[in-house]
Amino acid sequence: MNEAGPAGSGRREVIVARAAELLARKGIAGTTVREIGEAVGILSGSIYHHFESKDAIVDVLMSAYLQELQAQYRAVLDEATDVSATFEGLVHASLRTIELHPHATLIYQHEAQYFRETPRYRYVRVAGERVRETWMGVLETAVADGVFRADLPTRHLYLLLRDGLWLSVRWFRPTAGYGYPQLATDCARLYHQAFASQSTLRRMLARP
Amino acid sequence: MNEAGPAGSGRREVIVARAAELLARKGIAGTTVREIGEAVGILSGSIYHHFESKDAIVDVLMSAYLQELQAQYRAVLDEATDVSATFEGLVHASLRTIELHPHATLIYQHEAQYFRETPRYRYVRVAGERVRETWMGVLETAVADGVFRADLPTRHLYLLLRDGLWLSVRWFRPTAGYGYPQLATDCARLYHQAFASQSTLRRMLARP
DNA sequence: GTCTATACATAGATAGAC
DNA sequence: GTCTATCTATGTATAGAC
Repeated sequence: MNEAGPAGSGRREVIVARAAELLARKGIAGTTVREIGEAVGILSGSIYHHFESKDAIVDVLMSAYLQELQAQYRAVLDEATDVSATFEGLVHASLRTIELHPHATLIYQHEAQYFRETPRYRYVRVAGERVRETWMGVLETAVADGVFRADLPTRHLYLLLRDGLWLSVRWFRPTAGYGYPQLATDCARLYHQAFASQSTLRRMLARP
Repeated sequence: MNEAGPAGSGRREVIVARAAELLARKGIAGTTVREIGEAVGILSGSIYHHFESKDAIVDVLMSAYLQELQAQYRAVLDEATDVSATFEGLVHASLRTIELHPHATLIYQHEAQYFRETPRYRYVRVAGERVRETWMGVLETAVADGVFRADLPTRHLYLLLRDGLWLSVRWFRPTAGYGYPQLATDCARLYHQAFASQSTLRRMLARP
């Protein structure tokens, strides 16, 4: 029983949650199943009653993360209006996902190479591709509309934003007055100005 | 003999070079001394004739990297003119260092947590502090002079730039017509516009 | 400077008692 | 569902022959 309990209460969920912290801090290769067991309060052998391997834990973690990210992006695209609003929406959606899954975000960022080289994690790479396509679609539309600059490779715009945005999980610590929504607003402002075309800049200066 | 040979020709240098590739791709914990030996063409035991441990190899690698970075930044600061030129100079210096030490850059970025938690690598953290101080000094001067925007935390400006810039090593592949110097010029333009104050933006639009 | 051989510790994973 | 016990593989590191 207890199989249909609320998310986070089952033994499996506790294991995944504790493992997430360790995996984010020490990396996948640097985290042992024994450590995960210790963090949960059971012996390493007992972990294998719930998961068939260390990578199986990572699977649960990353799948939930990538599904959440996809859902967040989908919601933004479904109620898309103009391209600037969509851009801003994606920034907010990304930071919301980071706030919900900080450990998974860090693991995803730091183990990208491992995920790429390991057949088992093909779905991670596929999800990453989809994220890239989503962003590039929005950015290319903005460039085509003359809203964003065309003097730099659009791909560079995406990659510089991506790493700046996602790696904020390494340094940002929300406080009472300044949380992830505020950070998202600030990031959207910063990158919007960074990416703005000359005509957009003129419009921004005309009515701030 | 051969101890005073040109850098890169000695056995030690070859080991460090091959190890750098592996450590960058698989992480420190994910790379074994056996693999390093294989990459060099000797058995793992022989590695210990040259280095007392795996971490000792990382030390040589990171020390050379951080010294190079410091020298590059020093050169920029020594011939500093106005704050915009210094900012641009630091961007170019950073990407020059990435070009010279791509593997060390990746290791530094991905193993930051490990370096922070391991007493042996105190010097890495100290060097990182100095880099931060260098950038923050320039950015805060620019903000004080009204050149850069003051509506976002200056620390955020630095961190978003840092991660975007340094992580370019994960995706940028130089070609004949577009190498690191070109990327540096583009990044400097992008972040300069991102960080520009309203008055700077007005000046930029007046004379492009 | 490298190899052979190996000590020793720790890793992932399994089997069966409770 | 957890523990005890353990197998097996692999890791770091060392000693001594060549």
